[in-house]
Amino acid sequence: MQRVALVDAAERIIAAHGLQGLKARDLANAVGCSLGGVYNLVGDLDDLILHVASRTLRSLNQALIAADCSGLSPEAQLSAIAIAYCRFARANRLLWRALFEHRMGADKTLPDWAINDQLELFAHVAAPLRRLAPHAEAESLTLMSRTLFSAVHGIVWIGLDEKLVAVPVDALEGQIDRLVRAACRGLAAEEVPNPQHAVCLAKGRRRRQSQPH
Amino acid sequence: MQRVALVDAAERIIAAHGLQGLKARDLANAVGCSLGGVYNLVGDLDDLILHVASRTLRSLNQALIAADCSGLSPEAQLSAIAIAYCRFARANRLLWRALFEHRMGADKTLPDWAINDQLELFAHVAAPLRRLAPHAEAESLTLMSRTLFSAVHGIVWIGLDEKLVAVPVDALEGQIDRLVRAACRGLAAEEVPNPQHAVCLAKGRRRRQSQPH
DNA sequence: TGTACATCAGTGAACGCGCGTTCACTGATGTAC
DNA sequence: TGTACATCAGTGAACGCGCGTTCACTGATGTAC
Repeated sequence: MQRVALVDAAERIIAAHGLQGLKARDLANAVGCSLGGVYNLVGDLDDLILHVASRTLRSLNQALIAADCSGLSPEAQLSAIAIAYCRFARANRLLWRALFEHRMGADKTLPDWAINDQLELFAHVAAPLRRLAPHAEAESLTLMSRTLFSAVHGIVWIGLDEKLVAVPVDALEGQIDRLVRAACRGLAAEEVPNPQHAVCLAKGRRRRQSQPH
Repeated sequence: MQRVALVDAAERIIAAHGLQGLKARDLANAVGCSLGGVYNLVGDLDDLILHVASRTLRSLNQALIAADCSGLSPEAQLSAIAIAYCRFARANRLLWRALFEHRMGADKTLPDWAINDQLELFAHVAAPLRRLAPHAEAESLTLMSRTLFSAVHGIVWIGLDEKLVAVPVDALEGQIDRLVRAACRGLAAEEVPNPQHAVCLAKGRRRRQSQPH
């Protein structure tokens, strides 16, 4: 019996029933071994989930690479990446949700390879952003990548959740496109401002950041 | 023994230990009654959680009202509301998280009063948006309110989660301000476009929306 | 004032279920002589 | 070829814990006569 078969099975179960649908007994059943056998191949279920998550991140990464035609304008490129994120999430809903729902047992920490998988994703956002705002500082770009990612992620998450009052699924891609492009237009305006405007903006931002929460 | 004491206790426990830290036995302990006594006051724990959630939504609503000085420009107003949302989330982290983490048992559905609590929040976003884009259709505005809300929510959620690669907590308010204002500038540009641009945008959006996922 | 009875909030031991993890054991396979 | 022994993946019953919910019972309080 191979560990990879176990990861396969875990992936199938999570895709079908969600992270909380993953039970050691079903897993044993699915790969055709005994309950105890599972623990010969894998330390515990957290381990296994981490491997599934790593796969999901990698295939998400592939999906974003496929969408990332660098011939486009930065806005179009960012929009395409964001929409690809949305599609990936729809097509792999429960696996994608599992990425964010899973928390490790309090003691153990995330292994390095899992962290790297995450960081790679931001490269897709950072590159077009750099083209959009070539004069921005590196730190500002990093922050903006993360902000934009979180924003799009939030739209998709709530949209696919369908629990709360959300953007309807059919309107998701259109709205993501709208927001990303609007943000790009706004950021471009921030980039080439008239001098007064720039000073005023910077001041406002600095004041706001240093306020006590 | 009063039901309100139970809701108080539940609120305290969730605020201190999170939604999954809420146990019937601790609850009984906290209000000083027996385990069985809890079920004399409340149908089940889902019930109780719903009451806590309702309180949280109401106090969030109050926080947004307090931040909503209608004297400002629409962009400033939207930014102020978004930042107020962020502050509320930080100040009431676990109660706020509980709003989104809780899912009812499969059979029961959300009562009407709980849904209303949610809808009220969008009014805060919709009003300034209407001022920003006075010519937009009602449906477009509704969609944009939800999109903007989800986007800001996403930034705050991932930011306060601190698990994934996120916007650092200290930079949150600045980044939210930046994104909201950028989006506003972009939307305003969408609102008063030159004719060709408008046609092109509308087409692109329509095409994109009607694509099979 | 006293007695009998009804009511009902409050009790907590026990039920029942789910489920991750363990461990003494099995039996097939390989190795030594 | 045959025998004795070692190894080790694989087994599944059992452990242990957590926890929501129930229900037969208690005892204080109120009511009727």
